[in-house]
Amino acid sequence: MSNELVWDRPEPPSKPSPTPLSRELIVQAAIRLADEGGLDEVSLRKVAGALNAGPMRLYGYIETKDELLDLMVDEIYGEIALPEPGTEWRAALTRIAHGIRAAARRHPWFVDLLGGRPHQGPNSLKHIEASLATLDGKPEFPTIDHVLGAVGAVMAFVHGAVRGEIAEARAEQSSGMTEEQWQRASGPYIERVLATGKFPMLAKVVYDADHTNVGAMFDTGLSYVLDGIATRHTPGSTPGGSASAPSAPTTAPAGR
Amino acid sequence: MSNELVWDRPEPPSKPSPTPLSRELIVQAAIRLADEGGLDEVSLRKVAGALNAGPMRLYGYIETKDELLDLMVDEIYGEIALPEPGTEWRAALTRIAHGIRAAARRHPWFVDLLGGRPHQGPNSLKHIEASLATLDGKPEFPTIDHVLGAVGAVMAFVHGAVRGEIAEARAEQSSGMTEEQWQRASGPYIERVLATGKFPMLAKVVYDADHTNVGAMFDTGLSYVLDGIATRHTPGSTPGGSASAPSAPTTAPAGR
DNA sequence: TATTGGTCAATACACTGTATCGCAGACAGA
DNA sequence: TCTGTCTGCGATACAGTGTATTGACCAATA
Repeated sequence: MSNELVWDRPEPPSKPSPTPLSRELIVQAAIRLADEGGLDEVSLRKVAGALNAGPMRLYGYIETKDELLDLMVDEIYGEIALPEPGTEWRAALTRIAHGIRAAARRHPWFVDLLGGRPHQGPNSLKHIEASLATLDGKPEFPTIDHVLGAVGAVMAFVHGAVRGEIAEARAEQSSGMTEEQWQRASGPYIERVLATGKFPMLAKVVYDADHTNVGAMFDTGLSYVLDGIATRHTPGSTPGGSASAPSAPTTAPAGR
Repeated sequence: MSNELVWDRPEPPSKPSPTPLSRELIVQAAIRLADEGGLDEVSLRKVAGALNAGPMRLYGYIETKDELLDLMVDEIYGEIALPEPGTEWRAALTRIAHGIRAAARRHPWFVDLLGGRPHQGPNSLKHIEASLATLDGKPEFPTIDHVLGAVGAVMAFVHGAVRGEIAEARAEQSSGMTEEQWQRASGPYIERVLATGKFPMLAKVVYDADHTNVGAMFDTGLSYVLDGIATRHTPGSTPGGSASAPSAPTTAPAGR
């Protein structure tokens, strides 16, 4: 509503106060709390408490709690290494994807905020810029729309995959020991459901599938996306089965 | 912690109470509130109020608020039409993807819950089962791991894409009129940032890219994923550039 | 020296999810 | 019909949340 973002406002000068404070310190304290106990542990009172300050003190540096969350997200984006310019595009996008995944594993709360609202902090912008620059100038991606479509697809996959992976890991370890299958984790309910025989595919997944290397699944999915982009934009290749142009896209109604 | 899920427990018999209540009624009231005002509007007090009941009344049908959210998610999964068995797999997956997207547009709060925790309700399970069955028996997907990899990739993309799309739409309309570009929406901040010239790709995206049809972007991304799956599993095709097997996957450390 | 302006802690408010408690009414047995 | 017990529900209560307001202090300015 107020069109001013956090990054618009200067920090207040650090007066000689009981403990000198800064946006950076606040964000770091918040991140530490979130790393230890999840996003629930990030309350303004607790963050302030970790800095030996009253809750209201933070409002000198932050206008709302959501701003703090935005700052946290941006800080994490800053941690993600970007590929050097000139890297081949598949390798570059792969590197970025792995960077996001690694960051999410270090800071599981990251996925709760990822994609929840647009990220407009400086590090986020740098990140997006670098991702887009990855495809700039390549003959396979003549227009900005081609670039955006490809990068957008990769990012959508990465966000979804990482979110799902973290969610599953969290659910597993929240329900007791880290069993190697979520059947054990979610208790007899799933077993009973599977015993009805109405979910043969799910049963196969639970009992027969290989649950050991989630990382490999991530890489497989990423390869799918990258392959799809490559074959689509490699001149002379007409890939895909019958439904290359999806039938009856749900786009027409309520388009916006 | 308590290994009993909602779907484990029977509903209490509907006694002749002030207003007869049921899990179904509660969930529907909650969904109505969420549709109108977002997830913030779903508090136990408000849901109960919408049913002319005290907040504590709900605890006869629900053990915790998270359970209510799970029930809401499962209800939406129930709304999503599934392809008839026998549909060609690309068409089937496309149909499911569009179904999820359409549901998310009807119920924007759906994306806030999507993938946040494993969905184990009956409708969710039916949904996953059907998605997996889509690829069952096809020679291109000999093992359950092939099936799971492909379906997982599609779902990851769909979740990420839909989430991003809804988030952007929400951000746009929350900051005043629905401008056609988010530059206007997020105010002068972005313009000033772009004016620095340090983000040429972003500037191109904002000023030159086609922001009118998000549906087309979704379909494009989806095609990428499907194409990737198809070419990967079409015997005799060795697609992709140099980084077909991603280098130095970040999987090795902290594997779990 | 008097005044002003800004920083910060304390208080307060509306709201959240949920534990506890006591009541009212339904039903079982005598 | 009377009496117990049992159950479902409302009221109350509690700890916690984000944030608006207030008032005190303290530095710099007039």
